Amino acid sequence: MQDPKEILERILGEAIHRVAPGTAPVEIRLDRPRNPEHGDFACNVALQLGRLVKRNPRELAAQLAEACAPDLADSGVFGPLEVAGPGFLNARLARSAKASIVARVFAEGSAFGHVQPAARERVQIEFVSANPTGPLHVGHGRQAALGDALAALLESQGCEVTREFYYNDAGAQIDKLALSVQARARGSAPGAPDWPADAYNGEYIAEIAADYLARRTAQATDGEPVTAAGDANDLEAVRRFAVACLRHEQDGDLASFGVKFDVFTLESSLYAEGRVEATVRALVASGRTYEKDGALWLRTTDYGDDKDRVVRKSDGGYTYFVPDVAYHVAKWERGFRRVINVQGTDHHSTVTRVRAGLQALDIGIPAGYPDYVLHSLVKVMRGGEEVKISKRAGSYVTVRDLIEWVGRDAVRFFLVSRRADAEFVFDVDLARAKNDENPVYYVQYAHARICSLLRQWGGAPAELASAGLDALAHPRELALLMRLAGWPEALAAAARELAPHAIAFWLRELAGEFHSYYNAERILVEDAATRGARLALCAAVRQVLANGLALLGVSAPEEM
RNA sequence: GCGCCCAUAGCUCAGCUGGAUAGAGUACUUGGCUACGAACCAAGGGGUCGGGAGUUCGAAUCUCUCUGGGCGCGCCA
Repeated sequence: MQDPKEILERILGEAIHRVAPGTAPVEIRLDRPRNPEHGDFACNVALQLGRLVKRNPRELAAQLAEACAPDLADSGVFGPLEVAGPGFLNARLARSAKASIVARVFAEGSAFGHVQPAARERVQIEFVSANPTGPLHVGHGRQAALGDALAALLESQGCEVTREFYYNDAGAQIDKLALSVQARARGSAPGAPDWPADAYNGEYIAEIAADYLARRTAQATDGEPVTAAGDANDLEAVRRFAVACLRHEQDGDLASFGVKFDVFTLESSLYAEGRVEATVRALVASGRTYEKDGALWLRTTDYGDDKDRVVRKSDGGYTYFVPDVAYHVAKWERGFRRVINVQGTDHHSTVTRVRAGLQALDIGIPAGYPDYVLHSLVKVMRGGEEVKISKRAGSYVTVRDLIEWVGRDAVRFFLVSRRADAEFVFDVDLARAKNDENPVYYVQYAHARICSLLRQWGGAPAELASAGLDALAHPRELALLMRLAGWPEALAAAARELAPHAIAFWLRELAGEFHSYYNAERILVEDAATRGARLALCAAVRQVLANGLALLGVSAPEEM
């Protein structure tokens, strides 16, 4: 059966054509009104059109309602349009049409809400991308939850997504890491006279140093095993071992968080493959560079940057900006026409810079490439005080801490439940002390409750698929049906806006409507027809809850 | 100083391609388990949508301005 919304859009479009011919096309938007008195769909097109043709919106709405009447009657799914307020047109869907969503949910199952376009767009999402200089902290956790959910959202819309992690393993931060481990291996410690000035002070540095001296072996998921040389004077060996250890640690954190990457790219590989050199040569060849103060500069101001950027420092080394550009050229050459980088807002200045570098190369990359989703950093409260996230001090809340305290599901749901660009406060004590306050349990509980109902009923799912649904008539039941019908739309909107938090809120609303219904009406009643219809509705709700939780990387427990 | 972002209930946050009476959670008050899971539900109080101006039939939403926060402004990454 055709989507009722599309039917209504078509009928309205044709009516506008007859009532106000020759006017500029007006977008027909059908909203789902919050107030049930306003029907199942509301349209403000008469208000928009009224302004264009300088006519009274209410009169126009009345004419449109009349013009639509025969077609709506023929459709068999809509009652006549009602004119309300300043000129809204409200439509009511027939009960049988509402109930048809249940069959669709059963038929499509875990794919309900998903889109299968003819051509699958390839999208690369880069996220987390932590330096291998320490464990993942809560900010990385937000990025992991956000990036993974974003990837799942785009997959639901038919994109072929590559999840990618970029390691900055070649810069000054790594040198600092190596020096820190070396100092520990030589028996120094923070505060000692021979301790390096801005070393990493965390206790994990000492553990790595001990493992290094003990000649242990470390291995990252996609890396070669690195066996420690045990010689504290061999800085290069210390560096390789420390990086392997920390990558291994981060891999473990990500695994326990349920996030999997398809590709790991190492900054050092961009140098090894000559991509950094090639990028510099191409920039020079573009004629957009100049020498000043012994350094090589790029005129990024030609592309909207507020100052030109150094490409090659006077000491001969490159700034981080060069491998960044080289990396994005590689993404482009790998065939990704759409790339989304998930980063903290503290990196927002790199947006203009990287794009400027890509433009300067003049190799056909569009000006808005790549896309960015910037998220604000997480403020962690504990004991009524803010915990400063400081690698230098070596003490901060890690992803692993959070998972231990409140569980993986709660951490993922919570971290993805906020708009990316809004800063938010993670209250550790609250999450830790009373974990049933977390909204994730509310949604999961709805799922578990329905599973329990189905267990007690004991019938086969196939019986529900063929159950008659005429018994569904309560306002709560009809509201639930409409809610389910809105899932594909909600999913598409969240994907379009790159806004996974919308899914978390939507799921909460669905769960809320279900809990209300459950408390108001008995499901397992004597009458077989009523029982079947209600169980079918509940089973459809369960399916959609499961689909939504899966997108967020949160489990849908059958009991809890 | 310049640039980007943010400001909505006591607290944490939705709502922002302009729409009908601004919503949740939490906290607080009150009620509901001798029927399917009380990790739940029902009811109540709680708001100058940071201030001001503008655009319009209509502004939390768009524009300008002010205030208050965050982040960035390096030949660091």
